[in-house]
Amino acid sequence: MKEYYPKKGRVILHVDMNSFYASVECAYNPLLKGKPLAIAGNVEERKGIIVTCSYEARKFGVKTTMPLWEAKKLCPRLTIMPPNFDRYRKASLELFAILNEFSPLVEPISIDEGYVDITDSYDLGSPIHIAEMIQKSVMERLDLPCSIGIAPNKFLAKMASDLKKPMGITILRKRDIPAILWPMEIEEMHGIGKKTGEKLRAIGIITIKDLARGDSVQLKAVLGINGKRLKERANGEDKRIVDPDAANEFKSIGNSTTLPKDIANQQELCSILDSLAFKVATRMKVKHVHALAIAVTIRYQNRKNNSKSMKLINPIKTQSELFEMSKQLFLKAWNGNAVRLLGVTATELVDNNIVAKQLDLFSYEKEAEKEPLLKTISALKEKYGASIIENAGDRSDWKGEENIGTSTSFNKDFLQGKKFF
DNA sequence: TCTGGGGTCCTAGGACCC
DNA sequence: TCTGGGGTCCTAGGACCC
Repeated sequence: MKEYYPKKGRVILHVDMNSFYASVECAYNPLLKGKPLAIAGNVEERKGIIVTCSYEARKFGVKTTMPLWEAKKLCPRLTIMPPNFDRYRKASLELFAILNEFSPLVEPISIDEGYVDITDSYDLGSPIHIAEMIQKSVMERLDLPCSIGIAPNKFLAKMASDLKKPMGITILRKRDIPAILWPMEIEEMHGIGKKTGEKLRAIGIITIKDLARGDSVQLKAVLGINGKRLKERANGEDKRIVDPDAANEFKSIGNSTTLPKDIANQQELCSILDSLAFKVATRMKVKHVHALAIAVTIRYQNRKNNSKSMKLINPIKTQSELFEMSKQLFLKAWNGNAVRLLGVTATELVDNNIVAKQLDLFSYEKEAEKEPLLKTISALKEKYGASIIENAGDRSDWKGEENIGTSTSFNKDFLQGKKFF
């Protein structure tokens, strides 16, 4: 077993739940098992698209994002259920708890997939044995199917888990790349969608092998930095680590809604903004964050998104603050036409603790108006540690009000909550 | 019949600074 | 007369993923 683990290499699993929402519903109500089942939004409110569907439904050609009427046409006996997110969140938490039994290095990627670095879990058995135990545990304890990819890095593990569904376990070693990965068409590669696929085809790159052998200069010209990265991936290179903390470092919280019908009335639109602000504020409260920037998204009848965003001088968190700011942005961005979708997103999120300390800094700066600045700075350093202040020496020209309350005086790591909390 | 909602990351142009 | 060369920050929008 030992020789399975070259000292330098890692062993990464990608665990991918099979048609997750539909499977959770089947686990909850076993009478649904074996039937073509789809989870979809409300067709009366124009939200009738397929979110997920069971494998039985897929046999009829039903696919994710397909409009409901089209799915019904393909499969008249399709059972349709609205999404039940609380149920899915609960199942997700249980899934990741199981994964954590096999390694502390678990990185959730979304509600239904994640990476597990099992390099140091060799006392539990071989990688394939561990994958089998995970698959079995998830099935026995949650009644949910999953597919698992085993590989030396994240990209290959992700590609591997896609190769056998449902309930597959697939090993993808570096040496398997030419035989397994390279014959595939580029659109099947994770990270390549419709647009990138078209651009690559336009320069004669059809398969993953073509990409792996592609001309770096040409790829850079067509795709920018992404071209370099995709070529590396096509060659099986990916240095990203499995980071258990990544899921906690969220960068934005937003809510959007497609309106039941297009609306051009300003008051109605503002009241929808207010309800979106409420949703965002509620989620921000749970996550203990303030926002230092905000964005509003408007989609018109042509389905093109328009957005307007701004940085804020003071961090905000309440529904009324979010509403006021998003209303301002909306009124600047809105062209008066009927609106199909509205969205409010809070970005540049800052932990509440840090906001409290910024307010503290504010009071110190007030002191600085009376006392020599360097004395104030040294008092701050004593309180929070030297590294929270950047360029303190350059700040001797501070004159008070203008810079007070801005975040630029803080170390970036401090702002992101690293090292200090 | 007509295409959701939650995100992340990247790019490009303009403002501004030295 | 005919205008540098960095660099960073901000904003808008696009591509992609689940």
